[in-house]
Amino acid sequence: MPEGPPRPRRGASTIEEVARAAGVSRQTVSNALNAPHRVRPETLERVTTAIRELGYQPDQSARSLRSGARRTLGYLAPVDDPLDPNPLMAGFLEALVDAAGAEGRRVLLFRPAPPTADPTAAIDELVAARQVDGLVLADVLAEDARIAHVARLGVPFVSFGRTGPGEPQHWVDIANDAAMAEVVRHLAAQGHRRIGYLGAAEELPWMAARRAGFLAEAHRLGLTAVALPGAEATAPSAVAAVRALLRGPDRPTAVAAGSDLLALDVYEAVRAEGLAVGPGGVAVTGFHDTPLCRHLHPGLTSVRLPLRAIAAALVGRLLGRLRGEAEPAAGLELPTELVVRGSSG
Amino acid sequence: MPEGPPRPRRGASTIEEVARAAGVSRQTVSNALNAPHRVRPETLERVTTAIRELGYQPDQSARSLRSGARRTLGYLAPVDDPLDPNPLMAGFLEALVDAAGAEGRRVLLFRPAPPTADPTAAIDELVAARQVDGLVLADVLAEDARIAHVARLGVPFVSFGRTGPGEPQHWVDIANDAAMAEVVRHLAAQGHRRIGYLGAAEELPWMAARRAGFLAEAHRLGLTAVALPGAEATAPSAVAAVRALLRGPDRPTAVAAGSDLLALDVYEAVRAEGLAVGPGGVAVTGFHDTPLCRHLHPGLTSVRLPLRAIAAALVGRLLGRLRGEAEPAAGLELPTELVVRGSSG
DNA sequence: TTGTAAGCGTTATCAG
DNA sequence: CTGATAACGCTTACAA
Repeated sequence: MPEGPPRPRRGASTIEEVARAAGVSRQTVSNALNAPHRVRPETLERVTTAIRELGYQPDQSARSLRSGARRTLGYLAPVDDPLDPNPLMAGFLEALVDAAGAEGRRVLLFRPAPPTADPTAAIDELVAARQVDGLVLADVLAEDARIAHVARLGVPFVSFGRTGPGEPQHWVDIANDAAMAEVVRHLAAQGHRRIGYLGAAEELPWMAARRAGFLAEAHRLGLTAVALPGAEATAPSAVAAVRALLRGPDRPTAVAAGSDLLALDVYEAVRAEGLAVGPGGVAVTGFHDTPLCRHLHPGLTSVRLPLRAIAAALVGRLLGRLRGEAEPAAGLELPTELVVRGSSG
Repeated sequence: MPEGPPRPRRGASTIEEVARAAGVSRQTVSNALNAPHRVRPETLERVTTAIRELGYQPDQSARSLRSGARRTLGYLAPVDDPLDPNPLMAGFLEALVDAAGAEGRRVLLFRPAPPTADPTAAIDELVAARQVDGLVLADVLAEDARIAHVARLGVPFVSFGRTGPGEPQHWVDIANDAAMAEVVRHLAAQGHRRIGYLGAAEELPWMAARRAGFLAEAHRLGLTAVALPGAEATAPSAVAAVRALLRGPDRPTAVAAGSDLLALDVYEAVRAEGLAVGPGGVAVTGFHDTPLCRHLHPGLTSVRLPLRAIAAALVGRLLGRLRGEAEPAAGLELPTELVVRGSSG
């Protein structure tokens, strides 16, 4: 009679059944799973076969209860502005799940409960219920209540986005300033001497860093640089601001944007002024390398984030902390990649 | 006497401590939590106070082990084409986590392990390890191996996206065809008699439904309608196809797109032909209502998906199944909302 | 190397 | 309405 594939039954099998099938004790099965080197190869083989045939997987709840390890990492989803969702969330989450999975960990998603939307309460709940071994935070702000809270609680955590100088340095981040500096060098190499920058939400640390990186590198190269919106600006629409810049005395021949969506505003402004986007007219660059870049004409030069490397580094550092390894004194800054397309080259 | 494992108790209190503090037995604390009506009000009050003061939350692993309920739903993240990620994932996930949280459930994210990327293996693992009570699937294809697999396994599941006629009807979906029909009616109401449609990836059921809805409603209203890319097309670029359409004999005065990104291609084509986007030139509509719509000029008319309602319906149906309620014989189709902006009105 | 015993924190059963 | 006792399935300590 031909055996079918090992069908995982709903009434899943237990360690006891595996032990019986292999003719050993429960302990030996447990050892075969958690400390294979302590089991005689011959026995190990027999146990492994039984495990495969029964489609056995240890019950994670029982394992967690006994061992204390949840083998699960919590990801606190940022509370987005629904009008301007984080353009990276989907890609970052996929990378995070893969990175965690590669280390045998799962990812539990959680969010502050809507009424209060208090992230610290959400963290407390998850931690008190002992559902995760550690936390991954993202979109860290300047004075971030979440960081202060988890640090005070003593919950193992890492963050995508740097923490303040007085706080634990369990972070991984991209070099936002260096990324924009690379954009500036790229534009300078194309012969641009007068360049503009369009930012937004400058209270966000990563946005502030992009602007600063732009201005610093432009200054270093002796370029004429104007960054919008200026601190004095009374919040005009982005397109209007760029148009005014393009009509001004020192009309830039290139405009870098703090995000791909902002770059779209630049495209609109350039065209509204009767100019063309591209090296021959006004060069434009974005940030994030979203699919948008490939649907624009010309294609939008943009800064790609190493999401898989970021996720792997975060998971690696978090697991290191859980294993009690020495804590790195500093955060980790990862390089970005400039993807040049028709809009600037 | 065997010692317990080295358990990093982050000051997490147990039911025992609460019982001592309240001067009752463990069982009474458990009852106060799970069946308050069985506890005398006066006692309940005392227990509740102790719980609050100690910040007690039941250990979810212990609770799961004992009760069998994981209070966790698994979400199988679609394996996106990184070049064209699901534009809804971030928003849908947020809605799903909120909906689950409102019912006291958490969401565990998982993905097929990269080497094989076999979703059925990933499902087997999660189910065998008893980490979730049920599954939420998304982006259901015509002959979807995941649906067949979970149905055969008997794992409780629901899907965002309809399943085939021979399969269980545990789905919630939007009315893709009705959504496009509404777009067509909107365009007809603006006086357009010749309209075009730009689709892509027509092997995806939702994309096929949008095209079909477009053609059916246009026919019903007696409009002249052309849908791109045609079945005979040798896959020209979307922009080139639309440009050809705009140069053709029956030049459409409006073009609907199957997604916001495709609408961007339409914008480019319209402008490349020296025409203007908008009611005066060529009207354009998109699908998904991404942030992109508000960054385009004119703003892009688009179809908004009721993500919160979808998520709530999915969670509601899944929990209903878990409670053993009678299964609805049919899936649930939810209406979309047409958001009209400058591109078409 | 393997088997025995204990107990992780909780809830279900059933006695008072 | 409350409290003792027994599991849930697993891993650790220790004895064989």
